[in-house]
Amino acid sequence: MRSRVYLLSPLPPCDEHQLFLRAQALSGFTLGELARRIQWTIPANLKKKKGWVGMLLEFYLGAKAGSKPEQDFADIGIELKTIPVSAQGVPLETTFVCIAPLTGNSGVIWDSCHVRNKLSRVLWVPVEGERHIPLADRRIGAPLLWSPNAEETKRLRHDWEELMDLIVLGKVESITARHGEVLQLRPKAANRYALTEAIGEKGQPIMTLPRGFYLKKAFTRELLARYFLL
DNA sequence: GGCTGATCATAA
DNA sequence: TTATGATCAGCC
Repeated sequence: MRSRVYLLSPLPPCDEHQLFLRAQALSGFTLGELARRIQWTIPANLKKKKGWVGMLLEFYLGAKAGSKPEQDFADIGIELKTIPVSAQGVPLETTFVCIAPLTGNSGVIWDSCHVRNKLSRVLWVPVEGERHIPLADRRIGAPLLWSPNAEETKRLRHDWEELMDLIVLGKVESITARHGEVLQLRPKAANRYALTEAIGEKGQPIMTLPRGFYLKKAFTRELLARYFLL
């Protein structure tokens, strides 16, 4: 008889080191191996299970499941990000950071914003993401604990302030993903009908697609490369 | 082929 | 509806 113990997620890690050790212990395993061990069904692809890899890693690392706007490991101040990479370790997708607040932004500053909070400390877990590799065969890579350095912080802050200014000024619908050097604003919605309130060009309330902040690939590529070349 | 804009599943 | 987890896929 199988013990149900193996189906339980571990307790949240006590500290950063313990979390990192857990992540290191997963590196080299395939998603199939990890999924089978906890009796998770492996989808044929991610088309209808886009968050599946992230959820699997959350389970193994003891992240609290939940949809609160805070870090995955709030107690120890760390955000978990799985990132799909090529065989060369190059990111294949942008990285979602958080929902962008489109109203009630008077007085919001960088020092207390969600973007800064989420990115203050990130555990990056690279996972093979090329679509020609069956999901079950994709391997977990070596994890990386990262905090933005002075240069990265400066760039993030600059983009954030520019984007937030446009949002406050009622220009959210004129923002494209081309704005921002390292941080971009793009739709983050269930579908085209899921609208949220924002500020229009004349300061009036409008309904528009929810937006999210994303890290551009060049930014994550550089931070991963910087680490793995050290 | 890469990127931007669109979309999928699920919980509360 | 808003938040979490993100990747899809058509257009340039």
